[in-house]
Amino acid sequence: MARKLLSFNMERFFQALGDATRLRLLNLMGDQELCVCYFVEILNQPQPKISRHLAYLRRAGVVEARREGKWMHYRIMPPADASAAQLLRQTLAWLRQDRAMQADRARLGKACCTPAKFVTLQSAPAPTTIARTRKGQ
Amino acid sequence: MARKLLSFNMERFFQALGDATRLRLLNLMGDQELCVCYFVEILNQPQPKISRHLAYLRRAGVVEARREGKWMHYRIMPPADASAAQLLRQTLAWLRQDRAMQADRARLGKACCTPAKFVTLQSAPAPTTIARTRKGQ
DNA sequence: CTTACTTATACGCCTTGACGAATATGTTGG
DNA sequence: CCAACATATTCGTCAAGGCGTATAAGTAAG
Repeated sequence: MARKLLSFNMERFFQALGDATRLRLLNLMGDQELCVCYFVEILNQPQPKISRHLAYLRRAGVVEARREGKWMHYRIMPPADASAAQLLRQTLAWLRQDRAMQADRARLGKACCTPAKFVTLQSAPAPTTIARTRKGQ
Repeated sequence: MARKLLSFNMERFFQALGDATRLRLLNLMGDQELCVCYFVEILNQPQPKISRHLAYLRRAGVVEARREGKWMHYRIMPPADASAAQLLRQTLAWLRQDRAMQADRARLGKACCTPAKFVTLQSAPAPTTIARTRKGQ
């Protein structure tokens, strides 16, 4: 019974959002595509952990990845289902008004100009359009 | 680090939505208050399972309960946070357009008129305003 | 107080998934 | 091919949570 209850997999969709680290990742991706090394730098957490969560988000159909040489860029993939897409946008808007999330975004803005791990990030591809505005400030 | 990342507990909020049974419960409550015995009847699942999921939703701050004699009525509690409230409404709207969810609601409409477990449901308090329209049909 | 009834909780079992640590995969350059 | 680098996956461990079964707790009536 109820083997495939839902058209778009809502259950998995919400499960994907039910983790603080993944919400932080989505918040950072809100604006644009981001390279993995930025997530690691900004959230200051072990790289395997970041990768695992990104993989989870990808399996859930929330983000998609693009390879560029050694680097992997992740960005939010709006669901085909219109309601789901709106729900995701809404969630991102919600994240945007959260203090801690704003702090993450601020750190991202900074990292683009004065990376802490300079050796690491100076060679990394810059986020696509992050420096454009200062929403996270 | 990040001990209380979010003002409203978004993480738990989404976790609460990340289960098919709980989504079905919320969908049934969408309109109005409902007695536990209806959930059991409509979803055709063991009562302890229903109660456990309702308790989970309550702990997550998504629903609230009201006792009326032997019966417990559950209804959706809109979060204080405005964004969260809108997100929840949006989710319910999404559920409303799902086939399987519509079927559940249709069964609820039927149960009010011709309950299968007649002995059980005939004495149970009727849903508040379910029979008003026939959305789930 | 006892019974019947409705709902909630406890228990044991099992699956999912989060974590750190180690290692594998994939890419670029020599 | 080898080394360096960026990212992904595996492994072992552990906690959260889902389930069925049994039982407890709360209520109304006799």
